[in-house]
Amino acid sequence: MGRFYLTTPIYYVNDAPHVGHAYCTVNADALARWHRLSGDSTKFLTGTDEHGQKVADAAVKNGVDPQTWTDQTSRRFREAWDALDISYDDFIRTTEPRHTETVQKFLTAIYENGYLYKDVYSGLYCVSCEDYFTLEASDEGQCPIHHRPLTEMSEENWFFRLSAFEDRLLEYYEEHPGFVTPETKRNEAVSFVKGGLRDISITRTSIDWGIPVPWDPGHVFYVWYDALINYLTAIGYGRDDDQVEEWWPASHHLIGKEIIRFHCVWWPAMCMAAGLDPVSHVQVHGWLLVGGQKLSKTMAAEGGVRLTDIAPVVLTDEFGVDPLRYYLVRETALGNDGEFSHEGITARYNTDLANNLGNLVARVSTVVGAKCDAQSLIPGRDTELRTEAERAIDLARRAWERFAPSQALEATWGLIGATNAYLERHAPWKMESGKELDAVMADALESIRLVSILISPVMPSVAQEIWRRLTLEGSPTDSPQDESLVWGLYRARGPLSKGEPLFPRIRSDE
RNA sequence: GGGGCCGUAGCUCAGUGGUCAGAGCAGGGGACUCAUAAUCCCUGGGUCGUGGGUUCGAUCCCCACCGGCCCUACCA
Repeated sequence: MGRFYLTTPIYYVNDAPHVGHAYCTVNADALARWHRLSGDSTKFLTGTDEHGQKVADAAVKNGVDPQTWTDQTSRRFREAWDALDISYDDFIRTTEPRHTETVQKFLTAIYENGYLYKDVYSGLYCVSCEDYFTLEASDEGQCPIHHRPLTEMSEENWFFRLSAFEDRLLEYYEEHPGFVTPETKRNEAVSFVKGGLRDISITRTSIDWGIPVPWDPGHVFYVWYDALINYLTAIGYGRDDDQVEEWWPASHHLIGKEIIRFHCVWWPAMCMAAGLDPVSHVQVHGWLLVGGQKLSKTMAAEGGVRLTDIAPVVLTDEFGVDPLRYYLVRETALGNDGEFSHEGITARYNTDLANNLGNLVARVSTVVGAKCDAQSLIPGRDTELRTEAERAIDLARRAWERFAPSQALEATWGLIGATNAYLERHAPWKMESGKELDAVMADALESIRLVSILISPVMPSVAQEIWRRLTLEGSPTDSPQDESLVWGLYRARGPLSKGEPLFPRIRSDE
């Protein structure tokens, strides 16, 4: 039994929660649930990022103060996650006092270690981006994104000596080959460091919606610099050091590929500067694409897919919570991009859920209910399905351990398929009632019991419902998986009945 | 401009320096009838983006190009 500390990024409150956020959060939730099921002491953290100029502006526009504004917008994320059955242990907001305290302690440590210095930051500013570019980063003096002329501006800032960490970061990568997975993403981070690091400006004087710099009033920390530290806030850095000892650095961040730089370069350097070991593992995931394009507000503005059409709640209304969770976890391997489409989710629903899993439960329930004696339903010791089950369990366990939840599901569906095939071979519907029939069906029931445990991190409600239909007591997650994912434990507590279809087929004939 | 990723069957995606390159779905044929017209078995189909190079041999390594995309100081 180990410890498992897993985080999602904290989401920027100005966004409305959409499928992209849900993709990351649901996958993280499944991982957290698997580790709880494995008996690990688990802490699963998500939250919202609430500082910065854009938030302050949005508050003004809506006629409220920033805190009131973020209270409202942060709540949308919490509601979305509750609706998706996300089992977060902590929901952090960067406007909480505990975060201010940790950020100030952490950055003071960096300051005292000599990695911060004050300088005038002058650069080329793009009004549209609200951001600075260096001459090299610009397109011959034009904004590379908006293709508009950049204007020269300057501001006095505190700088973080990121450039001092090139060698140490490369060394860290060298010594911790599993620091960033998958490997292609690790290579990206390494080549970025090898390309040379500049110091970064980490404070602003032009805005005040942020965390004050304790040793220099009038400055607030730049949002990204404050946001990353949330991972430490939640485990009590600077407030409860024993807790930090427990959870850090053996921790995992699940992030999207666009923020590799912050998590795999800035963040470990910040930790080193503060005298703390960097997080041990960053798992990078790709994006869900719609028609080959990233899910973004820009697309909505351009008349592409409207984000509101693919808000999580729209999909849960149509498909249900667990089927959406299944799709988000199953469809693409973490680390790769994947295509998101209505046709795709419908196909997954009908084939994997309705035809394979739902129908299996239905056909077994019917035969058992009609022809079997509950008391003699005891799985065989050495039977063909046992081999299949043990193989699937082994594959699934290893997949979860390497952050490959989609493969864990793939292995599980291998067992579902094997069970359907097994039924075809034995054709229990042709058999007379008796011991032989009971033996065949007990193996099928045992297989379904194991499936319900295997799917529980992804479809907790469905797993519970299957468990109930099998007449089992409690829930599939009551025992650690190394005790429950063992062939032969099924015992019926009474007669089985068929029940309504778990996943009514979806017709798309209009 | 600089850095990086991707381009494999109709579709969505796996995959490896070397026996006939894989899965699911879709398509075709058959079986079965317990089941949500579900299930099971068999099956067709790919110049592994293009052009070079390294190699005894490359889809997988290197280079160029074409196409798609990302990062370049606050969109998972």
